[in-house]
Amino acid sequence: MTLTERRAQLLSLIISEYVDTAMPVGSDAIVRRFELPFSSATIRNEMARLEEEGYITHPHTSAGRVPSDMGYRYYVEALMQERDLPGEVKQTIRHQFHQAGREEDEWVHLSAAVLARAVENAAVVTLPRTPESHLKRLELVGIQDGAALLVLVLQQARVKQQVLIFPEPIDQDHLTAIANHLNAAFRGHTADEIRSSQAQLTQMEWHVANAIREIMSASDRGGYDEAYLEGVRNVLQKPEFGTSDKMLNLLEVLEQRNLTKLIPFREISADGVTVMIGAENEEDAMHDYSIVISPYGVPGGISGAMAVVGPTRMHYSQTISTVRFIAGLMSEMLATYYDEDAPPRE
Amino acid sequence: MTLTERRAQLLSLIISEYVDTAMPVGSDAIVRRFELPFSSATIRNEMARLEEEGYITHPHTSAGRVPSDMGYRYYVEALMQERDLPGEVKQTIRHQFHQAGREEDEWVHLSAAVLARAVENAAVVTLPRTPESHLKRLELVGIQDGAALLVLVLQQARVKQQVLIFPEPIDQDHLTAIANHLNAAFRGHTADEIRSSQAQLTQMEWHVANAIREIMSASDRGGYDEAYLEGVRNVLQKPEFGTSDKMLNLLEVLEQRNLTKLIPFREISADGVTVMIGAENEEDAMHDYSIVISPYGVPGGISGAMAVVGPTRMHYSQTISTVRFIAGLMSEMLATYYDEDAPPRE
DNA sequence: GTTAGCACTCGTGACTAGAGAGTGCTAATT
DNA sequence: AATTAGCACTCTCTAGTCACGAGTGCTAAC
Repeated sequence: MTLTERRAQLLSLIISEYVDTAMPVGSDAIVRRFELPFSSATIRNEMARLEEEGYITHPHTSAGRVPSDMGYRYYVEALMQERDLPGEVKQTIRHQFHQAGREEDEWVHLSAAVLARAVENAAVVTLPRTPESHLKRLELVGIQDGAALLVLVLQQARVKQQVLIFPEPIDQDHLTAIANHLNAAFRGHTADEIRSSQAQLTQMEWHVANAIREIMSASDRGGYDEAYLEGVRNVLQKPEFGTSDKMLNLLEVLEQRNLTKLIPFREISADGVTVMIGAENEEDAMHDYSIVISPYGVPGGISGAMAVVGPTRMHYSQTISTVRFIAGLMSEMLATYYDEDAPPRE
Repeated sequence: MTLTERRAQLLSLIISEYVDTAMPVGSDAIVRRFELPFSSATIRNEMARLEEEGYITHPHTSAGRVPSDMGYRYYVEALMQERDLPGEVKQTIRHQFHQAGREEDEWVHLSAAVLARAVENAAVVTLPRTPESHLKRLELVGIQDGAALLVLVLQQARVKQQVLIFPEPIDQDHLTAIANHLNAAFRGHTADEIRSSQAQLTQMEWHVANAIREIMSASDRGGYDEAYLEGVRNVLQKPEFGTSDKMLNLLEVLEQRNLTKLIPFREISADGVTVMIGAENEEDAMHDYSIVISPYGVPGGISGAMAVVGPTRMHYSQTISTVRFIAGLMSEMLATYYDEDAPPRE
């Protein structure tokens, strides 16, 4: 079903007004505010139709109108025009990004903070994951008798570490020998390949290889599970959280950090921005919130996702542009540093 | 000035009652609650004296009494008896700890979460720092032409990484040669020693050495600056945050993450638990909160600090015991894995 | 199709009165 | 001298009332 031109216009005005003020908008208010060439009575009639069709609702009889999820959806699909971000905003964001160091975690954390600030809502950014881990190099460094630090370098500059305990004392020369042998045997291999490898290994080497396999599997399984959340306070400041129990509700939902349950990072389209409005979210706890998600990363290679979370009453157009822009920036940065060819096999 | 036996008892009761109920305690209420062998009038007289001396105050004329910072201080110093934690609580905490992986960050994060849960307040745990970084080993792994991943292993199983960009393409053999040379030259050295080293370095090697020095210096400077904060919601749930603006205040203070400004990690006594009550805190923003801090780690070696933050109305005795216990656990774990001798120099 | 007019509905904020909890003081009791 | 009973007083909190205003829906006229 499509709306008449005028009703579409009206819906657009209602949304824009409501997004700004957070108060139900009345027929009179909107006529005065936008100097419409109709009387409030006409608008009332049109509003009644819009409500009938489900685009807006009524908190109670004598209150103004509030957009419904369906109203927002129609707005996002058909009415809203996505404008490019103003140059100075882009410039500011770029500038903030340049404060990042060179560690991947830092980028991700920073991008969440920058995104949250830019859209004045909460932002979640997952660590990027690679399709499948390949071992580039490993290193064993003795810590004390019977303990060593295992350092793995995976492709695309991922570093993993773990302390290993050996059943008996072992010196650095022995450790180095093990590392050399395993480097030769497993270079460029995946966790699966290490498991099914036919290489001849000593007891000690087998112990290490086992640890390697586990770390790599965990890394492959993990991926999206780690994420940075920033800007919760932005959301909490919004007028919809007048009472403190509502604030606690949201905190409860978010603090358990099951972010990846709340936000369907996996189900988003491969590129472009996806918007989930209110009850469109799978999770009940998110029914009063909207989520704007975008993947980022290198096509076919390392990739992650970022999302903005806020009340359904949000500036969709601006939020979408900002997410798109920052996801683009992150992709660029990843590409610059990690643009590897297929994993080496020699 | 020391209190009469009875007034001390009374103060103790007032505090225990107020800590439980969060409501100003009146003379009548306390007589009934604890079945005191005096009338409420007597208690009123004693309360008046306690107030004169500054141990308790009055929110308004016709309200009950509330402990002042000074009252809590006296309680902590003289009245409170620190009991050992019940065995089953210790067991629970130990159990939670065993879920940790072997990465240091993970331990620290987990300990903050466990502590926060145990004391039902917010907890902050800093990453442990070592007195001064010594290089154990470095590794250079090529990522693409002109870029390599530099991995540093410092003493006590600290691993640092950074992507290095070279002005010209460079192959893995060359990288390995550089790494070997620098390993030989700098093994066991500190940042300062690397700076003033007389070793003969090529242009490329110098480039890498420079990066190493910077990473190590940053690590030495850093230390306490990184910390995990957990359990903010515990604090926010307390009845003193009835209005949402108070919640926002606290969030504002905490979210800027200048935790190390708010919490004087550096000024605490070398061992044992320190308590800062209300206005005793340097930071104005912390004047309504108390902080219970303890260092953890290996004497003279790797060490960090952990703190509990909550309203001045807190269970001091239980909180202190818990902090002491968890700091002890962390110290044990660090000792087990990182009990190295003096840094190697060969 | 549009508009003016009007009765009706609710939420909001201001005000008030009364209950309840607590204090501080005084005078009587132990 | 310490304790207690009694009492007037203070202050907060809650529920109730009321008027206001923003908004609606409907009808009849333009």
